[in-house]
Amino acid sequence: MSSSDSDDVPLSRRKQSKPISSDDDSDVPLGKRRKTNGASKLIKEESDSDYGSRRTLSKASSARSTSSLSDANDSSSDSSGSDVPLAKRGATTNGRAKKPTSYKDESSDDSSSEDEVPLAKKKSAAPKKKPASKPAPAKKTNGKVKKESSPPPTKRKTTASSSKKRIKEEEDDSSANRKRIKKEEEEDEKEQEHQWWLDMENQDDSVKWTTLHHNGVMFAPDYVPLPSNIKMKYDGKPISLAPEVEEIAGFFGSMLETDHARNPVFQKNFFNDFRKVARQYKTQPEIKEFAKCDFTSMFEYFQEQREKKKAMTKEDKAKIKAEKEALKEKYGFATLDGRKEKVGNFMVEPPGLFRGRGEHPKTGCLKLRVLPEMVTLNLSKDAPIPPPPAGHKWAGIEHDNTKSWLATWKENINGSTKYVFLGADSSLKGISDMKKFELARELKGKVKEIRARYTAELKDKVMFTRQRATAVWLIDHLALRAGNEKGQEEADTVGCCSLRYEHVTLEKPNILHLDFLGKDSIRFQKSVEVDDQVFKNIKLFKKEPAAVGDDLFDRLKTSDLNKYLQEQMPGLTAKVFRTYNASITFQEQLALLTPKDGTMAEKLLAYNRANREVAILCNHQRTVSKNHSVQMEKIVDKIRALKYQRHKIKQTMLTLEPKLAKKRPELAEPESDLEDEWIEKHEEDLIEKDKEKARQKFAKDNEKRQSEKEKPLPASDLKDILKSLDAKLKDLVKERKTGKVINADKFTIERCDNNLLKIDERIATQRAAMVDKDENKSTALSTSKMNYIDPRITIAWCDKYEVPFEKIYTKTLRDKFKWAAVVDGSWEF
DNA sequence: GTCGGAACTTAGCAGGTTCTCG
DNA sequence: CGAGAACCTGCTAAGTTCCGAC
Repeated sequence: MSSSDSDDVPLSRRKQSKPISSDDDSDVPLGKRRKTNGASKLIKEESDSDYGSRRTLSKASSARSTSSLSDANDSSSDSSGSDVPLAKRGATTNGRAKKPTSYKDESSDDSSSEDEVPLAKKKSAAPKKKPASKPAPAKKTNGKVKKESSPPPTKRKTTASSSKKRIKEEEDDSSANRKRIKKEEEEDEKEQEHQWWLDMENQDDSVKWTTLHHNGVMFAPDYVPLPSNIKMKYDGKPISLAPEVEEIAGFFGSMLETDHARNPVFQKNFFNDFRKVARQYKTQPEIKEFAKCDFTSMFEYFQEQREKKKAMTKEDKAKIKAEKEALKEKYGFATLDGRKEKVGNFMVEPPGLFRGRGEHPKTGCLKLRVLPEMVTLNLSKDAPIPPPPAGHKWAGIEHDNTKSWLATWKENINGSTKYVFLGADSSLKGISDMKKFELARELKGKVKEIRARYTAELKDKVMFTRQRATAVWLIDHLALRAGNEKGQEEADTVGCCSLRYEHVTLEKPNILHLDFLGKDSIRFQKSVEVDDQVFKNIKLFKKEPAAVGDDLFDRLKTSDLNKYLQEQMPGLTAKVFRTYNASITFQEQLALLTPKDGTMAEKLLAYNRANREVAILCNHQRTVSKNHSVQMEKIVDKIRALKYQRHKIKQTMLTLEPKLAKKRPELAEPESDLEDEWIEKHEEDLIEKDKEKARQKFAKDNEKRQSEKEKPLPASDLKDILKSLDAKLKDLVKERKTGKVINADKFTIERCDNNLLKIDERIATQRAAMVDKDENKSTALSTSKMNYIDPRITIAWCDKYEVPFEKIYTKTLRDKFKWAAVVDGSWEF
């Protein structure tokens, strides 16, 4: 860790580059929300049963909000409460760190960490090394890549550390290694791909391309009727269906065991559409009642097919894969301004049943097959028009270079437009991604002013202005979405501007309880301490309409809000606050949580925690896996087992040296969370497991002997072992009663102490894993990682702490974020 | 200004693949 | 070395924002 010489204290780092944006302190007022404080990190969880109780307490998603409330209560002042979750963490600090010993000294031994990276992944790390052949200039300037300022001349930085790495690698010239490097370089050459991010000055927003070529889209395969013995039943009898009808029945049949298929609205919508089609084809007998339909044989058939697919031979699987590859080769790429770029989703959406989320009124409706006649293509005039499937025509051809879509069609359920775009790793997506983050960074510079203005306006005489200010306050502090109006035919979800009376409640001094369904019908349930004036305002807004169903901000629309924001900064809209707050929170948390001289695992843990803060801020949730509680229970049991071991060790020590009880009272203390009943059962289990093991070993040994034509072991061998285990169990029972360990003299105090240490460590590890797991059960980190956190923060951090970013970003994300790889450890959001 | 539609970003889920642990 | 957890990717639904027609 001697290499840490270059590392400054994370926090101080921020100050250093101040001059660039003079008021970059502007985020301080909010900063309080993120203060987190290292203190919470140190809290040790005492009881492991704690999990159990919390779980019962927190049934819904209330765990978070509960803690948020209590946080808010005892934190002295205006912390805005979004710091909610921070208190909970603790215990985890270094638990996990122990596991992967291989990272231990990443600075001196990169070959080991490098080797962990599969070849394919290396590619993106390679370019880093290349420029090292040039004299590495002091490029540490500060990697600000401002729109106007011209970007650094070289592709990638060379930090001291990475050149060190390189040298080391070159010394090691095993041929395999050389070959590998060569391969990397070849791929690199191939990838001399126009690094648009080095040339962002003269970007004209409106024009997306000069030439655009592609092969059109792929259509869903034609329907293949089921074998004739597979039929849905109606009213108890198998019924023959025209393929067109059967297909729809199959859509439902294949998802029989899902929540969708159990949802009455889904059933109703499906059945309506199904019946309509069945009637067209004059199905006999006429299908009239959903309750009389029986799809089980279809369902079973699909299940079977699934099994078969899984059990396919390697060759068959490879074949299928190759076929897929071929199609991808054809449709999966477009040529934009002469450069090959990936297409995102080149396959038009296949027919099926619409899986609307939440209480979507149209969920279950039949999504029709898209035909070429419905699809319009967009490409340049010089591009050959891809031939539509035989016997078909395209709906139209456009040559609009202000649009980035390659194909579009209208979907029949909601009448919305669907598109085929380029992939996330394409230049077009990359450019807009980078612009998004640059805009958020621009907000960083102006946010102080903006906050000052809306804070003042919280007291404005004009109700509209007041509503607007309050809304912006919420958006800024709670990372709410704008909240457009929604139609009757959609799920009832809201964002900031569409919040209604019933979504907010107020509690005495200044606590705001929010509870509503947001995007994707994900519940937003938080309780936060708010600005006094915000509290007053909401009270006021609630008084006026005073009825469930009324808008909280009855005079405010998202367009008003965005217009207001635009006035203060061009391009500023509500969603920019989400990006800004997510990224800045991440950067701050990361600086706070990263242990300077930690192990790789500790650093990664810090990263994930910072990531989790952001996910919580943005309310990114996922459904708790069905067996989460089972898994938790397992860990609790594991810990108990460890505690039992600890208990036995202590008992041994006291048996060896009873006097120790006075000198070291902790040895005599009973383990928490270990009840006699449990111990009894556990001991029985242990012995039973040993017996089972013995039996298996015996059987295996004999098998081996037989194959080697030796005499089998006598059955009495096994019996003896089993008997001795029975005896051991009896001993344990005795020990339980007397508190004395029978064979204690096989140990020494020293050995016991050693073992104690090890057990303690393992318990700590397990506890940490448990906390981590529980905190993560319903939080999805991926969305914020992919959409909200400026990748340059990550890259800079990786550089600074010598973490290979393969450990953080998957291949897909690395490709998506390749534009960000120009920064070094000094870069700041 | 209001409305609806187009275009693009953000989102969770399902299912496949890889990793990990017993 | 096999089961189950974790992770990853693809899919497509559900948002936001902008813009143009009335």
